[in-house]
Amino acid sequence: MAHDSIQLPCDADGACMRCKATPPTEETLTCSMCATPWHVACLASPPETLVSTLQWHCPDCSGDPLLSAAAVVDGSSSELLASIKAIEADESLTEKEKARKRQELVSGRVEEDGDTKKGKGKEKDSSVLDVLDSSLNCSFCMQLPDRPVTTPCGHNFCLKCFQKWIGQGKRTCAKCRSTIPPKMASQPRINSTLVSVIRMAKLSKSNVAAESHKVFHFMHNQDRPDKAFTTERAQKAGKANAASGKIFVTVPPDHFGPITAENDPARNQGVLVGECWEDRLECRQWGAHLPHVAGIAGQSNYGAQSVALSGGYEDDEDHGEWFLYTGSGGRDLSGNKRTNKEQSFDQKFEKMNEALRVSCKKGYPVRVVRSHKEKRSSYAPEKGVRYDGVYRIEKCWRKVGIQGFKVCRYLFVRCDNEPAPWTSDEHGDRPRPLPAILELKKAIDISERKESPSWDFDSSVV
DNA sequence: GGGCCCGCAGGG
DNA sequence: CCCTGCGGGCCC
Repeated sequence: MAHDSIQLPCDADGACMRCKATPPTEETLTCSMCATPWHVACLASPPETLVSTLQWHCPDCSGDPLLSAAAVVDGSSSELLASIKAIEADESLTEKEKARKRQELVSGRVEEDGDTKKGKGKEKDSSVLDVLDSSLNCSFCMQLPDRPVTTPCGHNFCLKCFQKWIGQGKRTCAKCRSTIPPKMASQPRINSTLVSVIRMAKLSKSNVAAESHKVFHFMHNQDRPDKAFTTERAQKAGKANAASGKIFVTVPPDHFGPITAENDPARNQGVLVGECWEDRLECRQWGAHLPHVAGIAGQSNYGAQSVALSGGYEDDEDHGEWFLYTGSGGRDLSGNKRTNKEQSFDQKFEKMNEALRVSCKKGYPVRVVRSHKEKRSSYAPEKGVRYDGVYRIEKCWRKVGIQGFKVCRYLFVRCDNEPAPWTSDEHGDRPRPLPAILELKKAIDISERKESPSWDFDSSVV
């Protein structure tokens, strides 16, 4: 039974779209994330306490907490990560051996063949996740940390849990009571090394548990021609209906982050920031952004690998080092339409939009390409498509777009170690400093209010 | 320049 | 399988 299958908010006139009544304000609840009013009586599970009412997330936005704006991410590497990468790259090892070596590395000990397990006989596989569980867990929620931050004393917390702690005025480590430096309290940085380690460890667990369980199949198109080509079926001329040519890089389609030299057998240099291609098909061949038409590459239960900026959404803003991006969907693509600029229904955090939200939550890096079609941006290439490096999604939310329907919104902030492609042109000859988070919040506040009076930024920030 | 249409690629 | 998708060429 699905008695709660249909959950609808109030419409623009304040009428509940479910019972059609127009409830007085005191009988509505406003989502703290998307600022949409909902009729309390029609909610499947209304909040029970005052506090939960104040921080209430509507059915569209709930599922998990959204992220407060914060935290520029540190891009430093570590020996541990380098070692794991070395194992990954070792062609003499099987997947199983790689998994074992990763485990040994992270656990700091060598597994013996038989039983090294601490009694209890729960599961006999001692996976690296178990080790992570005991040593790296967030001391607040006792889970592997989301968007982990690490104190100087070496303890890890979810960004959100940490900020909550700081928000309560605490300035000592919740685990060992060491002092937390003011800088970290005011601007915690996501430990991107730990993000990678946790992700690899999870991969390793799935390798051990289900060896041949390939979540995402690899495209076997290494044998295709060097350039995009026209198939028998695609009888129209040119690249309009072309199929992709060979993929030159060896990263799997679900690879996050930069494409490095070891995955570039053709040139042995990797995909460099600033690299340009003729069009999206050629861009695809170098793995920077695989979809031919779609703007987001990702999987809703996994994360997003890349996005393309092409000026397709008018509310988007491009500031180079950071930009506001709109999710996909909400458009009527029936018939033969592929791109229809008109919104005709709300976007939700599902499919590709959810993939971006996962990347936001986990702190995964997202590759960004810009297209010459991004006419309203001074950061767009003159022609073709350009790889602009790696960004992180600092925040995501929903708002009513300029066309009157809800859209998913994302704040991307550049976090690449290489200078951006535009640093030597009219934008100045040195990298622009990352804007302070407060400045960003202000900028978004202004722009989102300007476009959508119903959007209340302040109440959306936890 | 804008509308229109097409097949491909991939998620689900 | 079906549906979606910030391409791209052509026709007017």
